[in-house]
Amino acid sequence: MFSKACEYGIRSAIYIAGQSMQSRKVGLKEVAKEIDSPEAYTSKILQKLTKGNVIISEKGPTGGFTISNDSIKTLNLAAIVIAIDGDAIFKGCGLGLKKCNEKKPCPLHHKFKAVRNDLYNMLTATSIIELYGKIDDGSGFLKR
Amino acid sequence: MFSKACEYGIRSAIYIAGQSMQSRKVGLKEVAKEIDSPEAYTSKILQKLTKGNVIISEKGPTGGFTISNDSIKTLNLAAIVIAIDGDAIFKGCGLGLKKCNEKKPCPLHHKFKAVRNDLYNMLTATSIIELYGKIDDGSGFLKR
DNA sequence: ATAGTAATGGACAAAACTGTCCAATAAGTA
DNA sequence: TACTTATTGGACAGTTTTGTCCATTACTAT
Repeated sequence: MFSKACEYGIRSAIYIAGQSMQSRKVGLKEVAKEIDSPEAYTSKILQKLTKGNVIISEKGPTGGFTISNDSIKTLNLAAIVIAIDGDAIFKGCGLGLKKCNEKKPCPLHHKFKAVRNDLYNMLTATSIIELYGKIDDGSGFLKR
Repeated sequence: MFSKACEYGIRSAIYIAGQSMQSRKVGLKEVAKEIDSPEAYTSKILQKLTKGNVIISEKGPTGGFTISNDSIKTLNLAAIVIAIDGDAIFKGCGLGLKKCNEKKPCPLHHKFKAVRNDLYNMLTATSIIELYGKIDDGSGFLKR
């Protein structure tokens, strides 16, 4: 469903959010370790999240990644998916037809649109805080 | 959402089904032309559909691809997706965690499962005949 | 039987995605 | 200023997906 990069990205964001809520800045190594992902590749993904204004990065000693107090309250999964994979998953035709649209639809168009909208609504309605809550209370995990 | 191969596969199946309902056998070239797909690559995909018992292939002159009268009535999208992409899209964890399951879920598990089930139900409930019907009555298309 | 036709299967090539390495950059501290 | 630390960015390698080419196989018709 999501790309590997996007999966790592979501898991990273959840972890960083959890630490940010405790006012902790986290480094690349720590993130990669905590979500069990390849370090250098994770670095590229965090760069994307930084450029997409999902997370904040600071260089140098005492540097690391955080999520601002402002955005952490409203940050949801859709924003993260879009920052990494773009919005193709929410917009593209189910059968890969470029000319498919509401007026001239492919035969699967309306049914596909319905589940795609379900997916979009679910991602929009799912906050990072909510997801971190499940890690925090032990009813969810981020590794392996 | 689906792989390119799967998109071509679904479009091929819809076209072949339509022709089979009119007792017409269709060749690779015709399929590729009608759904606007690369011929040689489409060949590989039709081989997969053949091995997955979705379509029937016959060699030699007068050969080509068909769907049997029996299976055409019950054939749905889920069977085609599984024949080409496998069932990973219906089973995998949304965050890519191998150890994620009902008892030890990732934080997105239950919500993700819901939309994945919606997708599965939609694909199971969507017959190839229904899709071809939209081509036939002009309310849908398969090219570009 | 033979020639012609159409799918098959294997090898190969291009592109995208995933992953690694390292020098450069930016920032903090002494 | 010099040194250390951590992210950044560029080049590169491996793998998967997508796409191509061609000889072989199976079949039909003459």
